[in-house]
Amino acid sequence: MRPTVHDIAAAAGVSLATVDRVLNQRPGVRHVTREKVETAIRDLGYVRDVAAANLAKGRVYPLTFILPASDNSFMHGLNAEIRAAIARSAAERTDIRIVEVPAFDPQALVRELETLAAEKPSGVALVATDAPDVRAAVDRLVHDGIPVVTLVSDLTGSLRHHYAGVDNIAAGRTAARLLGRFLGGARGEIVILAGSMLVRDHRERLEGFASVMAQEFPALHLLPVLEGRDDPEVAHMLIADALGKNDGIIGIYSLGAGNRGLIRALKEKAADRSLTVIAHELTAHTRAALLDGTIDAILNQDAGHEVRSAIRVLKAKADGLAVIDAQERIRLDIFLKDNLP
Amino acid sequence: MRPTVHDIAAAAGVSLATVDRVLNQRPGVRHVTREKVETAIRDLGYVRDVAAANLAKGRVYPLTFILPASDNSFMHGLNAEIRAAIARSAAERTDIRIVEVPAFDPQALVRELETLAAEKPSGVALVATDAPDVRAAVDRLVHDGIPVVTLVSDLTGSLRHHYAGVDNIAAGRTAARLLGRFLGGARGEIVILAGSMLVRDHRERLEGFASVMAQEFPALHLLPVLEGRDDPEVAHMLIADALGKNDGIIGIYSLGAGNRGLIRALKEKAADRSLTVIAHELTAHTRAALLDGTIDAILNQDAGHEVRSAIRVLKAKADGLAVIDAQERIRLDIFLKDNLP
DNA sequence: CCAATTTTGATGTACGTAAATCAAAAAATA
DNA sequence: TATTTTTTGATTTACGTACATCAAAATTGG
Repeated sequence: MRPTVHDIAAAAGVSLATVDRVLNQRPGVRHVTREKVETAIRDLGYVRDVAAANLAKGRVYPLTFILPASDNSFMHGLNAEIRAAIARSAAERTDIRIVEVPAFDPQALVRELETLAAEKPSGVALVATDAPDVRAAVDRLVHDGIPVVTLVSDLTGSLRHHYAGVDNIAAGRTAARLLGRFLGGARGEIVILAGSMLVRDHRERLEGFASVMAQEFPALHLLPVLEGRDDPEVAHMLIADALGKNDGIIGIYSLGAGNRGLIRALKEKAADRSLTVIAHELTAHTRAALLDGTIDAILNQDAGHEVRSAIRVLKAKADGLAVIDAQERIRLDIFLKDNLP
Repeated sequence: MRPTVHDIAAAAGVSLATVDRVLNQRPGVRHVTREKVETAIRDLGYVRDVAAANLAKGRVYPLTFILPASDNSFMHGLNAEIRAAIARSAAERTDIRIVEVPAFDPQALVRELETLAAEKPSGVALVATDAPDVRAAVDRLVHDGIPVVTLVSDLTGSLRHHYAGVDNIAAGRTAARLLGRFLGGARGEIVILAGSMLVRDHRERLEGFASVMAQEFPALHLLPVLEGRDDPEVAHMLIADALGKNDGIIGIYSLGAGNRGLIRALKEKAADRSLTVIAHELTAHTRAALLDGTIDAILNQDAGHEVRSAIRVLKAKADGLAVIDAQERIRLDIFLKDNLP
């Protein structure tokens, strides 16, 4: 049987009340007594029964998710996963709130983070826009003792406790190798379609992609990056235009959202050409395109995993507990038409 | 606030004791009264607080994992993950036991399952050997009300509650497409190295592989399957031999364990040749081979995820609770040298 | 209608922890 | 030493559920 507070009290030769004072850092314990108790805790290997403690405290974990108000499939999916987590709130003792802020707007995000600092939730998860002010606001939250995890897009250099998202440099590198190998030594031009170079995840994917391309596939020439702002209409226009005026194009890497437009352009302009296409994010549209051969591979991050992971980590940090690192690592999923879920 | 037993008692107009009798299916409740209570439960949307219930019951979940006594990296890894779960037992209220049975021996497995039926654990996870007797023994356990999940290798047609492993047909298909695309239209012969055609997961991988190859890559010719019994020595011998006497070989698919031997053979016999190689299971050996270019892609199943998933599912089934399907889906990981964890 | 039986209620204890109160003991200060 | 202050102990209630016991009520059988 694992030891209880009673066992510690007995072992340390103090009363239950004193053990409680030590465990919950309440005042009124002499230094020597506190040490006796802490020694007993260590000797017996006591770990607080979190379930019992939460029961006694009637504890709930108020968590806030801050998302950009973007109208694309990926963000919709992320939203849905958070709502699914909200549906599980009772069993998980969470009280989750979703806050939407304008996309690509650091100041709006900072304002929201400052509001949050006053509310003192048990934890905050945010899709970070990469800006110094945001970093500072996050650091302030952390200094106030509020656990923070970044979601989907990281904020390196900040004090955030954890990042629940994929390694985007690795994602870009993987895309490059897949594309390069699939093209099997052919010579030609590659179109890169991004959302915006203002968001870190897109910059990192591009960086990884370009680096492997340069090193390992010199026969493939990268055209200047197209920025589609994660918007299907813009993406359609850009891709249709590029395919129209350059028939040296043999591959496309779409590293952002808005693939609906890309797919439409491909069907219109390249039904006859044998393009190799790699895109990010598995949605109803990209899935269909993968199955019909319009897209050759999809790189994906599992939004459900990211949300569940963020919640687990925030709860653990709030309680000062350890997490299982391997469980919280968000993998880069690679889907071909054969291994779709 | 979520409703408690007290709320149900009040709503149904009965005493707490009666609610308890209904909830824990104790005798001595008239049919009409039972219905009143059940209606109140439904109306209020009551769900039992599992944490509080477990606390009151002092419940632990005795779980048994049955593994084949195979000496390969994958099984060692699986073992290690279970031991890691054992280390978390206190917090998770589990009491996990590992039982090893001789590999490829259905009768030994059946005997173990029969022993287990008497012990009445809260749940059983097993790496299934595919045989009618095993199926029958599993079905008996399930009939006795013991939750059963298959691990790594499934037992279709049995009554097992869940399968914690990858879709091996999809894995084989994926391997075929990767190999086919990487070879980019070249013509040549493909070596398939399996462990044994007696285990279902290997048969399924082969089936998926052969089917995509036949359909989509007719220029590639599959040589007769080599059975290495998941043994590095045997694998080495078989591959060295094949490469020695057939220089039409341009690709290898290793769908079982024992890749240490495969890698050694490749370094000895094919350092100069440009073979494309796809293997299963990420281990220290295959990882190194992927990084140095000996292997081109590794398909992997995350043993840690499988073990944690099996435990979650067994606990949920023991309590009659729902699981989050997406969370329990074991994905096929595809690793190139760029996205290694 | 009475007795036997079944059903229901009332109540208490337990699980491991949190949190509060009040009294007692010990230490620090005057 | 007397007094104040700090530290410690003892005890109680609570969280939501499980489980047991005994008494009271309702139902059933004869």
